[in-house]
Amino acid sequence: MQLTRHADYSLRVLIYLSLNRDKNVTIDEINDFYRISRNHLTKVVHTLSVNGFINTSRGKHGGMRLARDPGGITIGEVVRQMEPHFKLVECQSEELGDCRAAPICSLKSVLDNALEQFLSYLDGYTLADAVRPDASLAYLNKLPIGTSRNSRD
Amino acid sequence: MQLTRHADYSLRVLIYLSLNRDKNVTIDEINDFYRISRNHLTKVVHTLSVNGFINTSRGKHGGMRLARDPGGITIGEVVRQMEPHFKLVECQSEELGDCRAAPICSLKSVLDNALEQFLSYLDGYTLADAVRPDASLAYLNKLPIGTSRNSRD
DNA sequence: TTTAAACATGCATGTAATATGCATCTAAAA
DNA sequence: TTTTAGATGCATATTACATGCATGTTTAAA
Repeated sequence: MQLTRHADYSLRVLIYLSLNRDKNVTIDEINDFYRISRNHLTKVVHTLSVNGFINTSRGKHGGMRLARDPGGITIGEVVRQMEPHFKLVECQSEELGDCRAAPICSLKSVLDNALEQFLSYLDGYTLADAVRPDASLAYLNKLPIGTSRNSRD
Repeated sequence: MQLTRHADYSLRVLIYLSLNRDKNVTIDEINDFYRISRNHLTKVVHTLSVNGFINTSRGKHGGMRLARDPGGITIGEVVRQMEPHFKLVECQSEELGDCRAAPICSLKSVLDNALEQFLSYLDGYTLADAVRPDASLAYLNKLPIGTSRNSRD
C-alpha cells in the first residue's frame, strides 16, 4: 500500500514552496534540493498548477509560487487531487468490480469508509503544520547531507 | 493508492470460508467461485495458513477451514498481516528515507497517523460483519453471473 | 501399498502501472 | 534575438507484483 511518486513529489514541492514564499522557485532549484527526476518533477509541477495549488510563469525570472497560504492548503486536499485513484481492491473499480460475492459482501463499503477516515485525518493538517514553525531553508542548507530524519517523531 | 491482490484475494478467501464453516474447502472450489488465478490463490492460501488465519490439510478430503470464528477475525488484522508494506511515501522507508527536508518536515508522522486511522477503523469490523447475516452461498449460487454489486451501499 | 487428491514450493516469466528520458514547443523578459 | 523558464507528446525503462509451470510432499482411501 503506497501513494504514487506523483503524489509524493507533489507534497515535497509544496513543502519546499512553503519555505520560499517570497520568491519565484524554479524546477531546477527544487531538483537541486531533492535530487528527484527533473522530467517527472516538470510534470508534477504542471499538474499542481492545473489543480490551482501553484502559479507558474515562464521566461526569465519565471518559476512558481504557492497560489494560496500554506495554512490554507491541507495535506488531504493535495492527496485527494494528486493521487490518481483510490481503488483499494478490485471490487471498488467500476469496470472490473464484478466479484461474485458482491451481493452478500460489504467489504467495499467498509474499505470506502476506512479510506475516508484516512483522508479526513489528512484534511486536519495543512502545509503550514507540516513544516516546523522555527525551520528555514537556511538552517537546512547548513546541514551536511545525510543528517536527515525528523527528530519530531 | 491500492492494496495488493495478495491482500485482496486474502479477504475474498476468508469471506468465502466464513460462509462455509462446516466443511473443508479446496483451492479449486474457491477458484471456481471467484475465477481467480489458481497459482496465486495457492500462495495466498499458504500465507493465510502461515499467519494462522486458516488450517489446511493435504490429501484426499483435504482443504482448508477458518482457524477461528469469523466474528473474531478483524479486517484490520488481515490487512495488516497480508499487505506486504505500508510505506505510503519514500521517506517512510528505512533505506531510501533520506529526504533532505526530513529534519524540518513532519509529513512522515502525519501520514503514519492517518494510516493508523485507516487500519484501526478496519479493526472495528470482522469477517462476520463483512457478510450479510442472512446471506448464504446457496442464495448466491442461484444468481445468474453478472448480477453482482452490493445493494447495501 | 499403490493411487489419487490435496496443498507446498522454487524458479521462470509476464504484465501493467508508473516513472523517467528525450526532443521540441511556447512564452516571457532582458 | 537570445536566454531562461515551463509545457507537452512520445518513447523507453523500471519494478513490484502477478501468474505460470514443474515438481515435491502429505494424507487418506481403495
